[in-house]
Amino acid sequence: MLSKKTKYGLKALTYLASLETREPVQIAEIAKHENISQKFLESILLTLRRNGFLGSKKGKGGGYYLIKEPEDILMTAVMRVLEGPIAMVPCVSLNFYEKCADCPDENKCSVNKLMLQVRDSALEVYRSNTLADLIAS
Amino acid sequence: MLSKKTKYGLKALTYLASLETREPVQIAEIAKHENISQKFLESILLTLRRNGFLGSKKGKGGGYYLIKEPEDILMTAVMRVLEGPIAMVPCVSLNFYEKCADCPDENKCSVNKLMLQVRDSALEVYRSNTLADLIAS
DNA sequence: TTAAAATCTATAAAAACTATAGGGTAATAG
DNA sequence: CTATTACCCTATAGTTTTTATAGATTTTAA
Repeated sequence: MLSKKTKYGLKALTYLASLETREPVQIAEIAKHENISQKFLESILLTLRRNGFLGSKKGKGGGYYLIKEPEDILMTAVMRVLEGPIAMVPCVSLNFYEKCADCPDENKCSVNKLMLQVRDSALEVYRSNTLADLIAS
Repeated sequence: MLSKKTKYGLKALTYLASLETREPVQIAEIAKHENISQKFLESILLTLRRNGFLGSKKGKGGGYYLIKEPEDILMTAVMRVLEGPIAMVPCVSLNFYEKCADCPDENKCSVNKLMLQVRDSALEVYRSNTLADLIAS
């Protein structure tokens, strides 16, 4: 299951990208427009800022804004930041690899074999979608 | 993340499929061979039986055994029983569809658009893999 | 027929994760 | 200086996952 964190984060990014302007947009406005719990969204936007997707401005007239062009924001990057590993199992993860404690040999593991394919196919999708691709009605 | 339930279930099925015989195999043997908590495995095997993948025999000489040929067991079916929906979001699920409460229009939803592609690519993988495909070393 | 070997059932507890809320701090514009 | 708004920390309720406990039931073999 996709976490709401990821879902909300994607929606927020899409909303910001859909706007003409790149002026700061208040959390409250995003939350209201996308039906998101404002406090929760707050923490999501923060991690998006910390990971180089958004800029922010404090005080009156402050808010969040896209720091890159939508065409340059790949879903692989967004997903890794919001949802974590793309692989469903650590032993097939590119960026978060970890050996399974119980599995003596990955090359003979059926789970490994299947999840490797799933990872590759998901990666293919995420790699071929930018934020811009998700906006077009 | 793939749940351990699914992981263990897959390993158990693979182990049974890898054996020459289709005689009953005790839970204890499967658990030991695959490094799985026996009691947990017990409940997993039970749901696999209830869903038509395994047969069982009680009493001395009892155990679990494959009820179909490995070539006839599709990963789509296994995953749906063990892991649940293949889609990461209910609004793109074929078998477990549900409308998002917050989303006014699915056709304009960026999450929907992305997750639809992810579902399709995962489905493609699961459809083209049978239990037999996961055994071959 | 009895005892042993298994599966079956139910429950619950521990752990981990998810989603949300509250309240205070810091920066900024006017 | 004051209002506004992002930032940051903490807590908590709820859910899901995983494992453990305890026993009931069925089957087989001797």
